[in-house]
Amino acid sequence: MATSLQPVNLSRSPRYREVAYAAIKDAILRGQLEPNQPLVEEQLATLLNISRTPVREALAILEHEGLIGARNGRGLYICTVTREQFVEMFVANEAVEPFLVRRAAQHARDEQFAELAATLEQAEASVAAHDVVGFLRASRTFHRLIGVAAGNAALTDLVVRNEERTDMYLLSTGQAVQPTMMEASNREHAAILRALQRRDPEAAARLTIYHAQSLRVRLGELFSEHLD
Amino acid sequence: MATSLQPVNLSRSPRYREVAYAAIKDAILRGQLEPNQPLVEEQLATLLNISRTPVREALAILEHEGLIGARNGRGLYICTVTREQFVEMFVANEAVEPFLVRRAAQHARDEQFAELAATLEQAEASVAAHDVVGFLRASRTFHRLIGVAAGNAALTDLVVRNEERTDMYLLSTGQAVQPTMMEASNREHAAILRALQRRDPEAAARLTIYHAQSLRVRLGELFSEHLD
DNA sequence: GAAACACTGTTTGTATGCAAGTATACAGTC
DNA sequence: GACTGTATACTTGCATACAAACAGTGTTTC
Repeated sequence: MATSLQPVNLSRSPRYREVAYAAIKDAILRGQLEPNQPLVEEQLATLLNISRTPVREALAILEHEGLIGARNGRGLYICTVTREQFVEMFVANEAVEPFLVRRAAQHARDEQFAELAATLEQAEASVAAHDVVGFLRASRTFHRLIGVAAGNAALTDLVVRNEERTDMYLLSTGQAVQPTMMEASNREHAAILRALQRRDPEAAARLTIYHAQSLRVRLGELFSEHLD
Repeated sequence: MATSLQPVNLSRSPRYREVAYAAIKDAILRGQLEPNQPLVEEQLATLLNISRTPVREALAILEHEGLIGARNGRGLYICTVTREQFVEMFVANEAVEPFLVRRAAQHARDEQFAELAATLEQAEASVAAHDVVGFLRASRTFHRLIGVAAGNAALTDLVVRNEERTDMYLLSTGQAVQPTMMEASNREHAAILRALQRRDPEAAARLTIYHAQSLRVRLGELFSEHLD
């Protein structure tokens, strides 16, 4: 069981359900709760220093989201992301992100560029600190901010959720999240940001497509059987 | 040992949580629970003849999905779908569906065409019976089946969720869901299905784009300020 | 008459209790 | 020794109980 789940001691403004949801999801996305590991409501409740009820509600949400699953009658477990699902979600994002970035170039407000730049710096700092989890989180934030700038919450949600799961896959397989890969990713993000700041939709889209292709190459054999 | 024996995965009798989730969501999508109408847990529980606990869990999921919202401490309510959100989700689907239909043309199995045809018949029967809710549901199923055939669960989820909400908008505004519109939609769906059966990705994609544009025209003024 | 205050009733949010179901261990049987 | 049947402990799923928060109302005070 994850030692990282901290007990919460807040009075009721943030509902315990939300706290539990955030804590469990965070533990999963940090790779501290491994796929197939059984989740026991009572244990989680004890760790968080709350009762089972809000934990159950959080787990219900996570189950509905597909991050955790319920075995017949006995227990919940962290869902395994399969290679097929990984590819599927990667492809989905490949299809959606050029659209979003194009619109972001047209509609973004200037302060949103500042947020993007700050996120990028955070990603760079994470790489410098060899903090893979931090890098992945910052990258997700980067893509989320682009979606927000594009003004499409529905597609932004999709992209972020997919990335959460693809990151889960990478973490769970110990798949190559190498420094060189993170550095390259940051460089490509920086290029995309510059295109956005120039308000150049086509360049931003082109760079986004390049970014995805470049990731494909770096992830290599994951896609070997998926020629489309 | 008979190798044909499959592991039985009968999840124990449908959990009340799932029943409540389906019932509440269905009521919303049938337009029987109007936007901004307050939802009282106790009332729902009494109606469903269960206790508040599973109702709460269902509501937590629906809240997380964004179909219902919570006013600070006091009460839940059906979310209003704004015109902006409607357009946003419509545009998202416009971007995603050509991609899905192209892949469906390539990867669909033959029996999936039969399912699509059956769904189309259901949609036609609903139109004949002046059953707008039934028509909308069948249309969503049609699009969902295309997503399934395309083999991309993530994008399929997005499309279906968006359509649920756009339908909510149409129902709540009493917006033109005219017989002529439903008939035209069915005709376009039929054409898309034929292209799929011919395994013609480009035609299917073209018809899908036409379908969306045609919907735009029929929904007319909804998009008047959204020139993209 | 208006404003501030307290009270009450309703509803949420959380905790706890209890029954049902499954897996595991263990004993019994061939 | 392997297999079958049974008991037990653990965990879920639902119900109920309790506490806190907020809305509305009535009352008191100036």
